[in-house]
Amino acid sequence: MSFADLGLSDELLRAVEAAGYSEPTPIQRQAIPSVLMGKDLIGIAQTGTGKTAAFVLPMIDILGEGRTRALMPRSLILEPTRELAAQVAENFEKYGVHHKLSMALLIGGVQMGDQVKALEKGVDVLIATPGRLMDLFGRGKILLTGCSLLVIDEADRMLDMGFIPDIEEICTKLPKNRQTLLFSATMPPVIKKLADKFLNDPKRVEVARPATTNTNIRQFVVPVAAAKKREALRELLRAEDLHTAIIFCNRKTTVRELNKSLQRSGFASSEIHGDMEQPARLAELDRFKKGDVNILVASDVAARGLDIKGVSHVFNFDAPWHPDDYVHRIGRTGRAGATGTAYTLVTPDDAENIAEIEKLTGQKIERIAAPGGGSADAGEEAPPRRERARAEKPRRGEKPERAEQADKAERPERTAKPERAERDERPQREPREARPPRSEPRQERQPRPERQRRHEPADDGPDDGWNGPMPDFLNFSIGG
DNA sequence: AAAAAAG
Repeated sequence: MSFADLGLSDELLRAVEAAGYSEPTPIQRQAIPSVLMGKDLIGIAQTGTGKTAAFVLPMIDILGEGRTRALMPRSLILEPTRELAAQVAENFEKYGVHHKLSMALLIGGVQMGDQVKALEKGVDVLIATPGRLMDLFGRGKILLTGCSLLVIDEADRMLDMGFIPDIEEICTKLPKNRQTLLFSATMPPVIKKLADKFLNDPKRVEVARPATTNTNIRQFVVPVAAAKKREALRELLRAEDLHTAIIFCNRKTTVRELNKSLQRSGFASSEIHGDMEQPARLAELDRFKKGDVNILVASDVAARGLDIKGVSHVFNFDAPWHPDDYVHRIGRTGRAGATGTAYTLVTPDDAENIAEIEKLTGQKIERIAAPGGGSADAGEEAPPRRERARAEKPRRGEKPERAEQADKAERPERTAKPERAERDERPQREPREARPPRSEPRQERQPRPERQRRHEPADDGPDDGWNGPMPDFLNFSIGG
């Protein structure tokens, strides 16, 4: 089965081929023909599944049919975050190179001027976050009566963010007679109701939730004392064959501090979170995508939907509070058939969160020791890490492993530093390890982890989530 | 408890 079998135009097929895709994903196979026929659609899927192209491709052909310059926008795509909206816009540009379609990206955090200008010229596609769209609508800058095609993307996240009333209001401003596509990773009752209300006899397309069934992602939990988190993370970053990594933190302040700390330790990292100016957010993301840095420290603004090629690792510096977020975070790796690795640092306080995650995914996540010995649950005597990593024994009252372990068992032993036969096969960029910031002169060709490590205690700010009195065994590393 | 989205 190829893209040509789906009924797309030749121009579009050329663009798809130029983008390097030859075979449609399951959701694309199922969705594209029915969207082209003008049917409503409910797609249960996340972005890693090729969901975006599943609506962008047929939309381009539908809009390309009636090629009069639109005075009113003819279609609207709603996205929960600005980054996602920008990403969809990029997709339109990539696949629409042979079509003369115009679009406007309506997101907050940037000047309205250009957006208004684009609207005045007339556009075929609006790609918007709800806030800015409503704002512009309120100012009388947009007429939505010509929007006969609506896409509601990431509906469950819209729900999380409290956008459903906005979505409902926006829907009432669109013509009744229209085609509506709704995508969501999950189908909570509210979303179901929304679909019943605004969709007409939709085709339902469902693909497996990536993180719950995606065996491409090797997942590990690393028990660590709260005060040792940064150290453990650095050890992991050095021990792993890192291509690019996203490190998630629960708080924006943690994102900032951790990024600074990593940079001081010589890692090529940058950060993204919602307190940054929008242009900076996009710029940092771009630097990461282009490979100027290979580590991105992020808040949950980057947890969902972002599609960045070749992310080899996800680290949860903080265990996410909400189990859904875990699924989304680790879904940034192991995309499009690639393999990925996800490590979650877990302090004794986080034990409950991990239990929630395991309940949600129905998978037991393997515990391993932090490579540098900065590991271990407080108070518990830890066996030497080699053995501990090898020992497959369930810990902390876990239930015995289940049948699905069989397929994992084929993999090489899982330690924090997997001895990977495929290491040499890794193509493209050479793994970028800890390296000095560009502006500084390089002292040495070879990284010297041991030496760096000795300097690090000074790098560590007072945070580390440790506010109480220091146990004696830690005092050496805190300023004295 | 946090983050996100309109300023």
